Amino acid sequence: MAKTSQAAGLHRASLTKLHDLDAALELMYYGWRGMTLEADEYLAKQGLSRPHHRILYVVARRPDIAIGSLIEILGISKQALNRPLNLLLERKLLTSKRSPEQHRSKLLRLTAAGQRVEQRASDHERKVLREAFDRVGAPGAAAWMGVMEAIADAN
Amino acid sequence: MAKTSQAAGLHRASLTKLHDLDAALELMYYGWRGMTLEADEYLAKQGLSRPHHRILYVVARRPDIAIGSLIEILGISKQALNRPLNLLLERKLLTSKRSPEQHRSKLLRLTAAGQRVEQRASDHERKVLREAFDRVGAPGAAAWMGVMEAIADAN
DNA sequence: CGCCTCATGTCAACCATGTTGACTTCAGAG
DNA sequence: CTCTGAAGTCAACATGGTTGACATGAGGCG
Repeated sequence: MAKTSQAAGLHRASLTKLHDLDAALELMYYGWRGMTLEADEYLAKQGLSRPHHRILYVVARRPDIAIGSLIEILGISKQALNRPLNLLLERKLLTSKRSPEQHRSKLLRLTAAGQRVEQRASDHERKVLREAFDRVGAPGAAAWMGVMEAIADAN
Repeated sequence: MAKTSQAAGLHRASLTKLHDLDAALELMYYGWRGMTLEADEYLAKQGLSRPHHRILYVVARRPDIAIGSLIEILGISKQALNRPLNLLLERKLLTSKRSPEQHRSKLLRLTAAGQRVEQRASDHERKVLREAFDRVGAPGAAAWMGVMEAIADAN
């Protein structure tokens, strides 16, 4: 047992805090990991990963989205989108069809199977959030959202 | 201008919310991006990236750490650590030396230059957090920490 | 009809970050 | 001198990105 390999857990290392915000900084890191861990495990079991989930997530919330718009939202190149997208089409988690009038673009939509996978993966993430929110109550949750909005819009 | 390429910004896409926690879920995503964006840009200018920063961050808070411990904390394989670590040593941002009595392991330490880079990169991240905390006040910040701890320890 | 444009698709080369597995080297312990 | 533990190194591979170049398919229009 050379490798410690609690692997997934990766206990929040207790490092000396050089600055008062170091704890918050590390919490952001471990928070992201904590939220996505179970979802990633579920996705891996389906032979999928984070990029696939991101596609499913967006298409679920923008049915009939065109590929170009998807590229914009995901912020990756069309070549980078290509492989995961084709996998999802092959697996019939997504369908694409030309729109009736706007024939130039293809419209993406989730199949029932795709909805199921998207929902289960996202559920894992939402479950973590829900439990955390439950622990601190509605005011705490609202405060969290306020801080995260400020951080997200920092740029 | 085929590509929209607000690149770094990647405006928080306004997606239809299918669940009440979707907003929180997306905030975690964009929060992480928001916190790390400027730091990553700074690191890129130095020819470094996130893994290098993680090494520097840990070594800064655990001077004289052995390589094996660093591997454990970072949660990656020794081969994965190898390249970024060697780059940092070549660039003289880190030093390694055998310990006086425990000659088997090498101890890592930041050089003055290494400290500078670590500090500047982390400062970018702390700045984002500080501004967000300032906007919501101490109670909001405390609530945020509480939620993040619950999320981080979900596993 | 022929041509232009736009959205999409595809191919190739490349890079960074990670993985396993196998092997070497160095240094102290016995 | 041999064993062991920490570290270093080499090779093969997977994944998720990048650019650049080029092909295809469908309207728009002169």
